[in-house]
Amino acid sequence: MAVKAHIAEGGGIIRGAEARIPEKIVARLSMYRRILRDDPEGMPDTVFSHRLAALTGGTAAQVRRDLMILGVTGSTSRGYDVRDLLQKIGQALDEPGGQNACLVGVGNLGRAILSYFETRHPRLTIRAAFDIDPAVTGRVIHGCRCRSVDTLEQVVRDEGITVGVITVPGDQAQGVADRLVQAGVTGLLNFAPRPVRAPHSVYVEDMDITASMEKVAYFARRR
Amino acid sequence: MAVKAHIAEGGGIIRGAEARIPEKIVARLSMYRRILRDDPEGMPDTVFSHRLAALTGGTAAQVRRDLMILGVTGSTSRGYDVRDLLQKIGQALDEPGGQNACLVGVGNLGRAILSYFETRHPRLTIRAAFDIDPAVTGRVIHGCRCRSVDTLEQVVRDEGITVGVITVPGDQAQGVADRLVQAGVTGLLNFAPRPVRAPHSVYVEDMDITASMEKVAYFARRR
DNA sequence: ACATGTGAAGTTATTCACAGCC
DNA sequence: GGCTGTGAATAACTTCACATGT
Repeated sequence: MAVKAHIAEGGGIIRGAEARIPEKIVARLSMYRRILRDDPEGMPDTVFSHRLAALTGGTAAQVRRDLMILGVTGSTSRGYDVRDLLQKIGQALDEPGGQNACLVGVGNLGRAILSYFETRHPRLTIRAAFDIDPAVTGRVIHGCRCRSVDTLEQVVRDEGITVGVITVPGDQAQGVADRLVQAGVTGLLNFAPRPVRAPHSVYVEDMDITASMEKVAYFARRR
Repeated sequence: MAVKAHIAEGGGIIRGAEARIPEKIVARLSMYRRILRDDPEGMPDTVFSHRLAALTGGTAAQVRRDLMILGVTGSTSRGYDVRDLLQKIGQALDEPGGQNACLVGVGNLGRAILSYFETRHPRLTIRAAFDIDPAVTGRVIHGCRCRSVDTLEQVVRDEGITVGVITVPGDQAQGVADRLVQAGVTGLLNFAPRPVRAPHSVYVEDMDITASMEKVAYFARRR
């Protein structure tokens, strides 16, 4: 059960938290962490793979695989030590100095996301929100100060923001994305019903709600 | 370039729109359709794979693969006929008689989704929204009538609703999911920050916004 | 020249299944 | 008995590369 070494593209050897973790696994690790923290019966001391699987809708084997790449190791009689697990997940996912994000478009969707992040994530904080509507700029919504989009470049640079969340109407999404990238953001989470393009150096995740809806409708019929 | 037949798990032969299409491809087909309909320069007559790829952030080869399974066939000089393409996508994704959905939780997120669907999708309609707050029940929000959750089972049955969208706080998500399933829904789209469980006969998609955010933050660092 | 259609290859993700341990 | 750790098998998804058609 030694810590497994992974071979990186370059040929170099990288261990544990240093290795690049596949997308889906990153998402699940984030989920495991939240599930454990939010457990209604208080955070347990230890957890079995099949319990985590049941809580997250996966399989026990998948959970074990995911945890394997972190180098966490469980006991056959007690499962995984939750404290250790959380520490290893944090080590893998979090930037030690923390990361800053901003959100553009303080409509219903933007407000919903701001409220999700109001209970401050220690290592990932939404530092600013931007809108064009003077009715919201200047206000503090869900604990986040809203400013005019005119100040976007300035604020992104000053606050060291590396992640941008786009919750504007579809026809403005690409323009906002371009400005965010120009200002130095390297990750984009786009909720507009239209994919955005960015240079290869920027990671883009499009959350297409309409497409998800149609996907669910499609598979809802095939069961 | 004959229409390819697909072999189903059972061993039977299934053609074109009858075959079960993989998840990611369903999502992209939905995206292609919306992109073509919403083209700012008006809907083109024909489109090349590389143009669709640029618009959706994929590759030309991937677009061709996706379209291949629909049995659409393009011309080497003009690309794909958009009318034909849309018709084939509809045939693959849409239930001919239409499908009905409902949404539970008319907060900021729920309202955002209702407004996305206000411009009525012909084949997938949100027929009802539910909430516990008497301030919203009885009102029409973004074209959708809001009712008390007490009437959920009744309305789901009466309106023939097969898809449920969950936009309630995390601690109520599982309870809502159970009630929807009990009432006969076979597809769930869950936005609560906690995965929901359902029987195998129900298709569940969890859209974990927090996990997506952490995923973007993670990959934003590694570029 | 340039685009499609598609085997073949490559990559990533999931599941199986079982040895070893408590 | 039930659980972890993991090689091996399988499945899902993407890219390559090129024959073919215009």
